[in-house]
Amino acid sequence: MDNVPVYFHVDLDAFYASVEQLDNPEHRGKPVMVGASPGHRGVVAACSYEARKFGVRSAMPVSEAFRRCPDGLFLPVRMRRYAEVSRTVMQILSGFSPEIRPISIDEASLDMTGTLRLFGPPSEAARRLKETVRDRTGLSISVGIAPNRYLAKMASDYGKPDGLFQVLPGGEEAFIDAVGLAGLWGIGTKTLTRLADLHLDSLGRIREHSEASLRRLAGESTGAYLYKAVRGIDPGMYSDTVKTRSISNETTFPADTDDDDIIRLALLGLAHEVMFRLFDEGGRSRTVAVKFRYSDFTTFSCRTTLGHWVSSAEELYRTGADLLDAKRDPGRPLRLIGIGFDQVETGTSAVQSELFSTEYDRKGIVEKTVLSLQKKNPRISPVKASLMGKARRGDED
DNA sequence: TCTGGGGTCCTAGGACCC
DNA sequence: TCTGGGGTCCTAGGACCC
Repeated sequence: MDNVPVYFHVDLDAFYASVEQLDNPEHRGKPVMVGASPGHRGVVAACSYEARKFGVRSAMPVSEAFRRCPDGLFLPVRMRRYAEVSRTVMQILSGFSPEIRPISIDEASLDMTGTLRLFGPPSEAARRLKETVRDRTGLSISVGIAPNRYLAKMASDYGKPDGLFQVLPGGEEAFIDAVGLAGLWGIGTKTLTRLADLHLDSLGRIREHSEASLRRLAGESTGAYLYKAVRGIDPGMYSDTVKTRSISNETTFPADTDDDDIIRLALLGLAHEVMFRLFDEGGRSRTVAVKFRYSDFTTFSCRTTLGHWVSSAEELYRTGADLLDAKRDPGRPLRLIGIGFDQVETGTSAVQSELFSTEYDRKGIVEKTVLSLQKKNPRISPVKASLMGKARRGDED
């Protein structure tokens, strides 16, 4: 009995907006939207339930949100603060299960199997969990309980905000029926359209097919995924092993631009941010990727794998700039530019093998020093100064 | 007032080797 | 001269999620 698998999925309600209301009591009970400010390019990252009454949703363009809710509060994203609150919540969650997997800043999956004697039946444990989080942080969470992570995730969406929903063993398929095909995690609009073209437009139709048949029709991966998902079997949504890692930063220009200086300056700044993140995590990578987007939203990316680890922001920038030059249409204005690493390796013993110390290696050492200075005093920003000089010099070095 | 930013995973095709 | 697979590494692009 105690070995029946039980998973919790915990989701913080309207997280960024809730933190803003928590920190600023005068914002409570009001429509709060966190994201870009009106008049700027961007979307709503999160909005309070008061804002949702006006039809505002997350990922909605801020311009649209402003049209729907002109008297609402539009607040900037304070990521550092949300990360701090998130850590506190994750701490609380780990008091309820030794096996907690943070999924994102505002979600976690908990294996609660075998905790009956400790916390009582799952629904009782979930109530205590909600209470504890509310008492200690002032935030409300939604909890989904189910025999696997996949169902628990969808159950946490059921009855939001402040939700608590349990899928009992044996009730898996009935729950999937209640969620509906379009509500399944991992099935987006494109896939729905594709499935409709294949006459797989309902849960019932999909259940009529064998797994082999679905693999043939919808492709190996999607077919296997569907076969399990429609039966309430976990299709492996949170794989235990992450195969590759990426680190990237990108930015959308305030206005589209074909100005090489502006584009290069942006790329250089992003390269520094990315490289510092890599240093900070103690990772390494040989694969540099750039991404760019034109005014019409068409997006391109290209990457290259070097024969050695990238050792400095300078080298990252230079490699990315070459990729960009080779691919981009010069006079065509860009909307977005991004740069990053793919195939990042972490947790490897600092194999910096400085056998062939290059100019880039030496610059990397300087950059690491700057990073450690910045970490001690976040207010100093020597990078900016170096960027300005760089921008004026342009291409000459 | 169109459409952020940071990710993961999958597919498909080419190069190259055995 | 003509030929089959399997495996691995790499790149570009797309779907999806928070």
